[in-house]
Amino acid sequence: MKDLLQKIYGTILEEALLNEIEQVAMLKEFKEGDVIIDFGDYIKKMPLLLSGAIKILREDFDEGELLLYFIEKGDTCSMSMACCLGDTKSEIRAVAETDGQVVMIPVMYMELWLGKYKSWRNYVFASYNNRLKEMLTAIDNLAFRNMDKRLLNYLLEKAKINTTKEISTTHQEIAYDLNTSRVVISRLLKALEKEGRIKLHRAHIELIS
Amino acid sequence: MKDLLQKIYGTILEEALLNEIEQVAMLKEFKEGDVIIDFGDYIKKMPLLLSGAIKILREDFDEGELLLYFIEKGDTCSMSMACCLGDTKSEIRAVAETDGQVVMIPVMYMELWLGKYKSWRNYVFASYNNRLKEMLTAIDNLAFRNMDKRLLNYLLEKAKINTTKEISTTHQEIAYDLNTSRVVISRLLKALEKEGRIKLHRAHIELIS
DNA sequence: CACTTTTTGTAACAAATGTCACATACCATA
DNA sequence: TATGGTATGTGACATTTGTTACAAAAAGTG
Repeated sequence: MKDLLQKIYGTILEEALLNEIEQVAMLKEFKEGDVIIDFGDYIKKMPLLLSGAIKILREDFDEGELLLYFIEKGDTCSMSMACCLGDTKSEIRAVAETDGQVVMIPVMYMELWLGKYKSWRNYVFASYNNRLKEMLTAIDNLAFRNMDKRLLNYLLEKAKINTTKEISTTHQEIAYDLNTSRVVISRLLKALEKEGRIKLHRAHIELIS
Repeated sequence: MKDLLQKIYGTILEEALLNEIEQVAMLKEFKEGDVIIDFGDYIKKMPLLLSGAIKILREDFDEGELLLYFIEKGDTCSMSMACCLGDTKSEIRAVAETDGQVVMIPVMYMELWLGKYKSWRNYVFASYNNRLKEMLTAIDNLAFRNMDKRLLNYLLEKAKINTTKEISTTHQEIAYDLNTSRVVISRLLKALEKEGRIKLHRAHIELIS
């Protein structure tokens, strides 16, 4: 664990802090599809992502769902921090997009370190800021773009996260993430294919760049 | 200024900090309609709202606009903090909803105090969390509700902020805030009136509760 | 291979929102 | 009170998105 921490966080967090982290943190492995945090969970630990990717979803009371953003190695989930510090239930769901590893840090340390380490403060604020920005991007997409643009963005994001041009997912999955219906997605994907931007296969979409 | 600060922030910030604030902060008055922060501005001061209300808008490149949320006395604008700390341009526009007053705190103090005062840290984090929550609410509205619901929420919010059931605004203004067209708003308002939820007058809407 | 399940394609239609055109009402003020 | 600007009302129609229903293709399984 030390090695990974060092490699990913070595440049932004000071040595002494890394040692503390190593002492109190718990390593947790996850597999693609695992629900890491669910809507309504109480969060008592703050996650630092070491490897893999996680998607963050917002859920509506009557079964709607919407992808907010992805987080990658070196990121943390600000929404979790928010819950930790505010001692409230989780407002989001976190689902593993790929296999990966996180270290979990008990809240009391994360608070303690805020006073103790400037690098920690900087990291925490930087994370908040990243998340705010991604929320703004999500809002931009919802407010200003039609579904076809949103779909294309989604595919590009997903390709980036998985570092591949081959996206393995079904139309239904996409529809869940974008909070629309499968038929709509099939229709728009077909249009994108006709434009020559993608190639469709069963449970698998190929991006053409 | 000391009195107002004491009254609004006295319960959450410690005495010593209030004194420091008084020393370095600048009081700024604003009038309804004033653009307090504009898209692309560099922010070098953090605003603490003493009185009045401010609306925070997101803007799209090709002229679209969307109301994100309102802030009231005792609030600060996390988006501004984000800009301060990240030293980036403003991603939002802040427009005075009513007359009011803010104190502006130079960034260097706000950073200094993060290490020095626990109450300041708590306040700053609480603000971030509030803003994240309001962004989530904005996303919920966009993703899960139709325009009629959004419009009704908007009217209720606006009434709450101005502590009145008489809303002074034009259909066009509402259309800007909700990023739609005036015709759509007129149509939906007329429907709300037929349902007996509101009464329409020229440049003025009356909520019936 | 026969059968089932999952995934995709597509038509037909409904509902929500956007757009254009123009009429009418209200207000200010010369 | 005549006039011009601003605000609202409304019909007609386009576009986008949502819904239902059903067929066909692909993959999995005994």
